[in-house]
Amino acid sequence: MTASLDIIFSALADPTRRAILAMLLEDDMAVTDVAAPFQMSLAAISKHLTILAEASLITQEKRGRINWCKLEPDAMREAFVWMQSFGQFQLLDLDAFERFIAAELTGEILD
Amino acid sequence: MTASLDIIFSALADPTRRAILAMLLEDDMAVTDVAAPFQMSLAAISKHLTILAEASLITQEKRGRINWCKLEPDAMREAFVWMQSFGQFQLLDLDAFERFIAAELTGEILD
DNA sequence: CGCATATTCAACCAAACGGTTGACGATCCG
DNA sequence: CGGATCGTCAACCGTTTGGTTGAATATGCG
Repeated sequence: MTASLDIIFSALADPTRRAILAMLLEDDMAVTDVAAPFQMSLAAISKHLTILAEASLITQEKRGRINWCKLEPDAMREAFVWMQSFGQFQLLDLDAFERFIAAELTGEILD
Repeated sequence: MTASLDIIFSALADPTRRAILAMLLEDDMAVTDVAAPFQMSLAAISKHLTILAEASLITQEKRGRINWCKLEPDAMREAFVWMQSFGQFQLLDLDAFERFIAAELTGEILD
């Protein structure tokens, strides 16, 4: 269940949270290990993780004492898809693009 | 001059502001016309537009009484690019794709 | 000029945010 | 058992956010 764009974007709006997501790109991590590089308290990081989890950007799974944090790309994809409407970076219409290249190439070859 | 990801993402985190951006996809608009579909006051919309402008997601250009609002896709692209690091939804490498299609087509033609 | 239109400014408000500290509940381990 | 580790909860605090209203500032126009 992915969250709303409101929740996703506001979760992404904080640099600490973006840094956490980048760390989780490497591997799943325990809360304490996530917190290690930051100056702020463990409780603050725990809150950030809750916000990321509410945005479905991560999931948390408790095994023993350890609460494992795992990156969950689906929510980000949702935001990504919304953004595609804007500007020059739409996903390509591959078929159209292929026809275009084909026409271009055929022209060159026939020259 | 594009703004920081903090500013861009938090600008995108509000549904009113995302709706405004979607409207500006159609065409440039005056502040009053942007405000028309919304329940809230004109002043509130004016503030939202300021936030969008500070995020470089739009530009505003005053001509006479009218303050024209224009979508500015570069800032969104910045956020878009940041997101590419996460998950399976990277943009295509257009050059590589073109080479691929070219090779494919050339093959067909030489057959 | 004088009025209407377009937009921002300023003050205010309640709610949310991002952080702190200290206490608490689980779990592991000697 | 008892101590250490992992993590969250609760209360608190200052700042930011998203909205309001009313006044102020341009600009256009008859």
